[in-house]
Amino acid sequence: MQNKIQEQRMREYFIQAAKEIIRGEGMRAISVRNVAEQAGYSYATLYNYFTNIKDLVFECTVDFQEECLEQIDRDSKNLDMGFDRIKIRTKSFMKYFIQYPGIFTLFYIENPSTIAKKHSTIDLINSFLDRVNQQEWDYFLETHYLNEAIIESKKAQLRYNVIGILLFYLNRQFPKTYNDYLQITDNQLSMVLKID
Amino acid sequence: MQNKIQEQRMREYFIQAAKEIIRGEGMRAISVRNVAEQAGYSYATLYNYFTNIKDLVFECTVDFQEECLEQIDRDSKNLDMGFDRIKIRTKSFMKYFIQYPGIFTLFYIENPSTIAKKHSTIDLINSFLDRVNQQEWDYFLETHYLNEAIIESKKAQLRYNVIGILLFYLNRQFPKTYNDYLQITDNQLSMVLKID
DNA sequence: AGGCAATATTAACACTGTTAATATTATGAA
DNA sequence: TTCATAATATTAACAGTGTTAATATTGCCT
Repeated sequence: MQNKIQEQRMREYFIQAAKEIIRGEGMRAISVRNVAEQAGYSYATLYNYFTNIKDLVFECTVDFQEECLEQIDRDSKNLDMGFDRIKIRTKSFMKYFIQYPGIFTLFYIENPSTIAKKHSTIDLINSFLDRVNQQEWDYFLETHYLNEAIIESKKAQLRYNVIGILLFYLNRQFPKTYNDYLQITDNQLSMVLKID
Repeated sequence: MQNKIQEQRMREYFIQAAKEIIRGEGMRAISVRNVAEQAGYSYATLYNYFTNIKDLVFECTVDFQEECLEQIDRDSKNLDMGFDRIKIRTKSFMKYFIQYPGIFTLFYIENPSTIAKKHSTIDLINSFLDRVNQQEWDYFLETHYLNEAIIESKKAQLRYNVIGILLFYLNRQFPKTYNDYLQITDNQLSMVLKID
C-alpha cells in the first residue's frame, strides 16, 4: 500500500464486485472467494485492502445511498413542498429496497463486524431516510407550519414505520401480495403525514 | 421414530438446549454441534428429529411467545381497558426483547430455511403483537369507541413502529443510550395511541 | 541484469451444515 | 437366554465459510 491511487483503485474493484453480487444475488451470495473471483483476484488479495469482508460490504452502502437518492430525486422532481412530496419521496425510497432486497438486508439486517468500528457508516444508514426528507422538514420549520418537537416526532414515526413495513414484507413475507403491501404503505404514510 | 412419546421427548431436549443458547449467548452461538452438545448428544443425532437447524430454532418461538405473554400479563394485571393498557402491554412486549436480544433476532431478523415450509410459525410471529393487544382492540370495537378501519390502521401502525424501534436499537445501536430509547418509545406510543 | 520491496497466490486452520457409513442399543422370537 | 433384526446414535467425510502464514510472482530502481 505504497501508491495511494493504485490502492484506492484496487479497493474500488472489490467494492464494485461486491455491489454487483449484492444487487443481483443478495447478501447470501456474498463470500470472500465469491467477491474476489468477481473482481478477478484471489481471495486472500482482498485482505491486502480490507480488514475483513464485513468492512468491505459496508463500504458499498455509500454508493447505494447515492444511487437511491438519485432515483428519489428523479421520482419527485417538479413537486411542490409539502406532505405529498414527502410521501412520494418515501415511497420511492421504499421502492428502491423492493427492487434490491439484498441492499435492504445490508442496510438494516446485517450486523457490522465490530460495534464501535466504522460507526460513521452505520450513522449514515440510520439517518438516511431522515436526510431524504430533510428539505421538507426544514421547510415546515421555516414556514412555522409545524414546530420542532412535532417534526422530530413525525420524522421518527416515519423512520420506524417505513423500515418496519419493509422488514415484514421483505423478511417475513407479510403481507403476502405486493398489492396488499402497497395499500398498507399508503395507509400508513397517510396516517403519519397529516396534521392532527 | 417409532415411539411418538420418546420422539417428542428427544425433540424437547434439543429445543430446550437451543432455547438456553439463544437466551444466553444469542443466535450467533447457535450451531448444530453447539446445540447437540448442550443437549448431551452427538451433532448428527439432531437430524433424526429435525430436518435442519433452522427448523429447530423456529420451533423455539412458540415457547418464547408463551413466556413473553406471561410477562406481559404480569406487567398489566389489574389495569383498566384503554389506550394506557395497550401502552403498558406493548412496553412489556418490547422489554422482553431488550432482555433477550437473541430472541428478537430469531423472531424478526433470522430467515427461515424455506419460504413455504412452516408458514404457520412465521404467521404466529407476524401476528404476535396484534394478538398481545387483541382484547383491547376488540373492546374498542364493541364499545364503538373506534371503528374497524381505524383499529386496523392503528394496529398496523403499532406493529411496524414497535418492531422498527427495536430493530434500530438492537441491531443498529440507535439511539445510543437506553434512556433515549425509552423516551423515543414513549413518544412514539403516545402518537399512535391517541384519538385524532 | 540483479536485487529488493510490493503485491498476489496457494496452503492451511478452525469453523459451519449436512449426509453416508458405521457402531451401538433396544426389541422380539426361538 | 440367545440371536437376529430393527431402531437409534456416532464417527467420518464433504463442501462450504472467514482468516492468516508461508510462498510465489511481479514491478521498480540501481
